Order: sequence, then structure tokens, then C-alpha cells
Amino acid sequence: MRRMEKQAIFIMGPTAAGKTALAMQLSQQLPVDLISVDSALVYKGMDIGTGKPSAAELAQYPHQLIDICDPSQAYSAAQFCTDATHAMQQSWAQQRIPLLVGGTMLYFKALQFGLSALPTADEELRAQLAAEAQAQGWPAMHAKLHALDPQAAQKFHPHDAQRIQRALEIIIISGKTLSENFQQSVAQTLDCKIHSFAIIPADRAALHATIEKRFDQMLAAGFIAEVEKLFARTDLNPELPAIRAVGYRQAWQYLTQQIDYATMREQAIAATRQLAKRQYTWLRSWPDVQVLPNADHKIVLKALAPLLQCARAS
RNA sequence: GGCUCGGUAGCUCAGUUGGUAGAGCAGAGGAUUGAAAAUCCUUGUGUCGGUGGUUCGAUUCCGCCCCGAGCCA
Repeated sequence: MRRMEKQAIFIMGPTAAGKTALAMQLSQQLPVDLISVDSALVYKGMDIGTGKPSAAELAQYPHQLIDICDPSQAYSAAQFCTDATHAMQQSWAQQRIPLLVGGTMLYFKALQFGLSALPTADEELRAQLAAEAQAQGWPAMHAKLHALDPQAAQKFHPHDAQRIQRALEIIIISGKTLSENFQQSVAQTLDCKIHSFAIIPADRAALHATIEKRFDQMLAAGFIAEVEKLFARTDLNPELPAIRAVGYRQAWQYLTQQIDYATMREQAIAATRQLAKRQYTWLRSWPDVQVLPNADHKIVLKALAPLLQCARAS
């Protein structure tokens, strides 16, 4: 009996395309361990609005990396890489196959192609930079970046606050330019055979209809009450990554009476459509991926047949 | 029935002292290295309600008609 080659299955796709259902179905027929690749599902107490599998589903089909972070904390792509790698190793140790399913494409990219070793986020420094930007505007911060690292400044638009802030953070903490950082720590690709699948619905209008229907179902299921609970904690604010999530951001504005109910609904649905669009953009240029027109598990099983046999033989 | 105000991009509206029009939102495309469900970039031809008239030329002025809101009967 030869040792099984290390491999993994990736199931990617835009929001509301049916990834979760597909993954659960596959787990009935393949020796896989489910690992969530989703920047919103990591948060505890955010269930309805994130479309998290139900408690019953999670009991029957356990997922790694769901409910591992408090909404007051910021999770990150780097943290995801650490956690996901760990979960995959556990899976391989038990002669099983990790199945990574989700819609956070940066996490997939970071996992598959690696990240350079860079300084971690520094809340104090970020607050300081944000205060500076508040006074001078981001184009001025961009000019400052240009003085420190012209090459990096060229890569970012003067309005791209988030990337300018991050670049300044890296340069200040490390004392080196971005390209020096990248050169000194080249990202390492994941050392295993990856079978990538992307659900890419051809009918965008139909996906939009599904998105709208799904949000109304969330509302009917008590989404606003869920956000009220987070709101009532008083230690959360709309700057937090968790509260910036699609739907939660708009519900928060509704609870603070910045927008009315109808506007909240409309903007939450639009934000979901925009999320799906960005996911399409990632997926269209994704390397070595098998595109699925829908969440049909039979196509995936067929594509994975050789892998299945290998798993049975071992 | 009479009067008034509206009818311009998918939506909300601006505008043209007559030379066929532009914002926001939505939509589309793209970027993406510790916030990524984030952040940012690019992208606007539409019988200017219909129909006659005046005019070299009408979405703009005039008449009539249709639709909506309001007021008066």
C-alpha cells in the first residue's frame, strides 16, 4: 500500500452559487475534511447574514475555520493561511483529503501561492496614520509614501487609503521598502496537488435573483435581530471588519437610523451583487481551474474519480 | 369638468436664454501580499411622454392628446 500523495480539493465560487451544499454533498461520498475559506464565517454570532451552515448541518458536516473569531477582532489572510495549513496537515495525517470551500478569493490565493513574511498589522500605528490622513487627506499620505518608496507609491492610486496605509505600515515597521520586503521573502506556493473547481453561473441575472431572494429569507429568519444583538454589545463599531461585512454594514446603518428599512434592504442586496462581481473577476483568471456551470456534484465526482480510486486503495 | 405642477439613462433628478444632454445610485469590466463580504480604478446614445405647428434647426417655444400628483368644482 503506497502512501497517498498529498492533495487537496478547492471549491470556489461567487456568493449564493451553492458552494456549501455542494461541499456537504461531496463529503458524503469522498473521504474529505471540510475547511471553510470565508472571511465572514470565521466570526461568532454572525450566522444568518453570512449564510453560515446551520448548527444541524455543521454537526453533520463539521467545517474547520467557522466560528473561530470574535467580531471585535480582525481576522486576516495571513491568519487564515496558518489556520488552514494546520487543518490540512491534520487531515493528511489521518489519510484524508482536505476540501477547502468558500468565496474569499484572497484567502485561496494566499493559501495556494503564499504570502511574503511581512510585519503584522499594528493597530496603534494604523490609528496614527489614519489620524494623519484625516488631517491631510490620502493623496498627501500617498505623496509621503512616494518619498519613502516611489516604486510602491506607483502601484497604488492616491485614493486607495487601505493599501497606502498598509504600505506605510510595512515600511515604518520593517525599515525597508515594499520591494525589498518582497525580494527578501518570496511567497512559497502550497506543496500539494490541488484540484480546483469554480462554480461560475453563466446567467448573472439568475444569480442576482437568487441573491435578492436569499437576503429576504435572511430578513425573515431574523437577520435584524441578529445584528441588534451585536449592536447591543456596545464594544463593536462599523469600522470593524466584521461589521463591514455585506448586509451587516447596512443593517448597522439602519439600526443607527442613517437609512430606512427599504434602503437598507436595497443597499445590502446591491452590495451582495457587487461582491459576486468581484468574485467573478478573481475566478475568470484563476489558473488550472475546472469551471462548473452550476453546483452539480456529479461533474466534480467524475473529475475526481482517479483521486477517489487512490483513496479507496489506500 | 377647470386650474396648477410634473413626465429627461434601469432608479432619483439636473440642464439646454432653441444648435439632439449630465450627475449620483444601480449595472458592466479590471486591480487585488496580515481589513478582502475590504479597498481602489475604468465605464453614461437616452424615440429628453405622444403628436401637430413655428423655425434653417425643437428635448427646449406654441396647440392638442396621454399619464401621474395636488387644488377647485
